[in-house]
This record gives sequence, C-alpha cells and structure tokens, in this order.
Amino acid sequence: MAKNLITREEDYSKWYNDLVVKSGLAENSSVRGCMVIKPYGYAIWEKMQAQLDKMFKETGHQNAYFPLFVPKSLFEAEEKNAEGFAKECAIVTHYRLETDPDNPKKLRVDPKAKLEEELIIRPTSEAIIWNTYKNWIQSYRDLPILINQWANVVRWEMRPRLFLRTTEFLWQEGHTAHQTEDEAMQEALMINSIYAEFAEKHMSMPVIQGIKSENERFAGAEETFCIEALMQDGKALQAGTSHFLGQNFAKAFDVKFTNKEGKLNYVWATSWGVSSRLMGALIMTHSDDKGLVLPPKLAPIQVVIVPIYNGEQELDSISKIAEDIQSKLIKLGVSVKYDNRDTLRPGAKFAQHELQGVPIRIAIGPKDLENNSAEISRRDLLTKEIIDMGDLVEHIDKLLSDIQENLFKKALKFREDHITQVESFDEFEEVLNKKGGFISAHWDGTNETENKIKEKTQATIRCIPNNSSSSKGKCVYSGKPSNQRVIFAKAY
RNA sequence: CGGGAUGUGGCGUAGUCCGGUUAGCGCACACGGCUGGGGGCCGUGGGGUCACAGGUUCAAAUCCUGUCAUCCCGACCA
Repeated sequence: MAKNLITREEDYSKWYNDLVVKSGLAENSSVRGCMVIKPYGYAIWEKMQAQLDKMFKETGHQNAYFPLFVPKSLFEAEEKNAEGFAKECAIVTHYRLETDPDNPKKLRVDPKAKLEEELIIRPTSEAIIWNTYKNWIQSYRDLPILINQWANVVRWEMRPRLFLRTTEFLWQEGHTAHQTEDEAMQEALMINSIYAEFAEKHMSMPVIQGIKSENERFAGAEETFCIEALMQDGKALQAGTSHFLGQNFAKAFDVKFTNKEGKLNYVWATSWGVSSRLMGALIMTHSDDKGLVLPPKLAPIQVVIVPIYNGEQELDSISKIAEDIQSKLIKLGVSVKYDNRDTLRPGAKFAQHELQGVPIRIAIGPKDLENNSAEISRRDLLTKEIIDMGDLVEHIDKLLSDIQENLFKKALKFREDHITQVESFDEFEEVLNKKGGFISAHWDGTNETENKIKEKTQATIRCIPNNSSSSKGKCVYSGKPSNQRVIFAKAY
C-alpha cells in the first residue's frame, strides 16, 4: 500500500493531502472547505468531462445550464429535498455591501439590502430544474427530456477533504423526464452502466455496480443505483449514483403531460451525477510512494521525453531525434511533452514526472545517440528498458494500452483480495478491523439491522450488488433469513 | 456541531514551559561557477508587522484576556 510518499511517516489522510498538493493537482483555499484546482488537476478533470460528455451525448442527452440560486420557496416544494440538504446549505440573504460607518476601512452588509426571499445556493438542482421543466412539458410529444448540466454546487459539509468532500465541488447532474416508469428505470440503469464503463475503461478503476439500501438511498428517490470503488486504505468510495425518482418530483412540482390517449399523467424522472470526487478516487486507487499514477487515457501528458546531455551541441542532436519522435507520436494522438528545460537536471525531472504520474518516460542521451536507441520507463511498474529507435513509436503506442490495462488488473486484484465473505458477526468485526475492504455478508433486509451494524462497526451497506447470484443464508447480525449477500464497508 | 491540537519568511520547523543579544535551521528562491544516464556540489544573497486585537512589564514569539483561522477525530455527505 502506498504510504510515506514525502519521507514522513504520517497517516493516510496526511499522505493523501500531501500527494494532492505536491503533485500540483490542487490545494486548500483560504475559503472554508474550498479548494483551488490547479492547472494540472483541472486538465485531468477536463479529460474526464470530455469522455463522460461524449458518452452522454452518444446516448441522446444534451447539455443545458440552470441558475446557481434557488429561491427558498422552490426549495421547500420538494419536502424530501429539504430534508436531505437543508442542514448544509449556503444562503444568500443580502445583495449589497457598504462602507462600515464605524470603520471606514471595512465593509459591512447593508442591513437595508435584505432580500425579501432568501436564495439558496444550489446543493443540487432538482428544485430549480423541475420548476423549469413544468413549463416545458405539456404533451407526450415533449418527452423524453434528457438533459445534463455541468455545474458547481455547494454543500456546507462538516469535514471537507480535498476532492472527496469540498464545500464547493464540480459535477455533472443529469435530470430526465419520461412518459413511462419503465423508460425512466431503463435510463437510470443505463446511466449507471455508463458510469461503470467510464470508471473501469478510462479510470482503470474497478467498481461494483449495485443498488443502495433504503437507508443509503437518495432522499426523494425510489431506487438509487451506484458504483462503489475500493481505495487502497480499505475504505469504500461511492463514485457515482443514478436515481430512479418515480413520480415524486413530478408530483412535488406538478409536472404533468397529456398522453396519447388524452389522459393527464405525472412524468417519471431520473437524476444522476458524478463529481470532482472522481479525482480523489483516481488518486487513491493507483498512487504509490513515488506519487501519482495516472491511467494513460486520463493523463494530460502521456509521454515525456527527457534529454540527457552535456553541452549545447549534444542537446541539439538529441532534440532533433526527440522532436521527430514527438511529432510521430502526436500523429497517433498521443500527448507528448519534450522536457528540454535547462533549469533542472535529469534526475530531478524524472522524480517530478513520477510525482505527476506521467505514464511513460523516454530518456535520450549520448549512449542512445551512439546505439540509435532510447530508454523507456513505465510509471506503473517503474521498470526501464532500452528500445531500438526504429521500434519506438510502435512500442509506445502498445505500451500505453498495456499500462491502461495493467492498472485496471492491479486494482482489480487488490479489490478481489479485499472482498471477504463472512458468516458471523465476530468474523465481520475482525475482518473489518484487521483487513478492511469490502465485506460480503448476508443481511436480513431491515433498516434496523443495518443501523445496528453501523453503530457497532461504522460500516454501512455500500450496495446490494447487481450480479451477485442469490444465495439463501442467515443474516450475519440478526440470524434471520436472507436471500442475498450485500457489500459492507467503511466509507469515505 | 461536539472532542483534541496548532498558528513563527513560499513550504517544513527550532525557540514558548522558565520573558532578556541582530528570531535559528532545512527546503525552495536569486546570482556566479563547477556539473549533467535518478531529486548534484561550492560560494554569495534576498525574503519575517512571530495569526489578529488588547493587556501586564524597563523588556513579549514567549505571560494574561479575547477574536480569527487551519488541521485531526466523530456525526453528515457526491
């Protein structure tokens, strides 16, 4: 397991924090619970966005944008929504500042500028969006509505952590409206599969697809589907959710349509989202003691070329070769940086690129000029090999997909090694405390049992996995009959 | 919101208990040189209202009071 990245022996959260900051992804902002996403981190986020956006569009969705502010009355309209997020909202109460009469150097809120109705800064956009859809939907001809929004939201969480839980975060939220229950359900399921595919194919992060228990379900949803990933410290991370909302929101916001038979019906709805938390998931899934490890498909720089030279003449001859390789790789769609900075020595560059997780490094020096070769180093295994210049481009191309695949396999093995089937509560507690990870156990299906287990162990039901074959058994806690194993874990 | 801790150049810190030279060190930074196949070396230099406000004192980074901020642990969550 990756630890002690920056020479100090600290706990995992310190390690994680240091890694995020030192690799240049992000840093804490002076604003409470917020972070600054630095260019390198944002570049990764943009790659995630681009891929997800493509997948949404391929399945018929469009992007739109809705207001940041939600009038309080609208927020109230969906009672369960208020239940879910009311505790953690930022609220705009005034619209003007003025010079403080007691201290001319300071500003104060102008008490005369109090808003008639407070504006909630969206913790999620259901309220504002459904209030808008109401006006868009009259007939079955207006359906389905398949809209996604890329936005920021604010939740006043008690304990923020870089990427995993920041006060303000970036996400996409899809909100769809359908004629039939079945269509909405299919939508929610399909999106969850898109999330899973994205996580596994692009992030190289294995996930378990499943359904949330009632306790963990989104307030206002009839069913919540999720993808759950396992981090290297043995804790689970919910990486994405997709909700079948039934007609709850349609009823709350009075969204009806006339069907083909001329009858008035409430629409069926879904909502779904993934957030900048995925960045945290990516970091915690693959990183090691030397820093980030990025899957090639999301790495802003896939290949870096480092020249090793003594004197300008040598640099010139290396540069010629390096630039030739660079342009050939770019033609193949590979992003390549030629790191010819004269301000750092090669060793320092190596360390820096490793910290930043660049998947492949090519080093070219005097020896290579002589032998017509280059030294290739892969970030995931930290191995080096000498490759003949003629085979280089082809080799790199193949190596990138190898690395992508290897990262997935490695993470998958880690996860498989950390799914433990338990048969008794003693075993449950022992595995949880000594080994961590996912625990597969029988559960009687009641909230009560789930809550008791959470109280005693901090572990929650992460999901009821889709593809677990139903096997009869006895609940690990209550001993009552159970039809299926579910996945428990401590979660972020 | 409860419990614990911490605020000293950009970062990490010593000094605080027991007040007393010019607030020390490492990294980073700048300049010069030697260097260059894994975080190089030597020399020189710049950078600090010691979180903020008030108080005690001949004297405060150090003691007292208050405020603010951050971090960790819990409950909450994408």
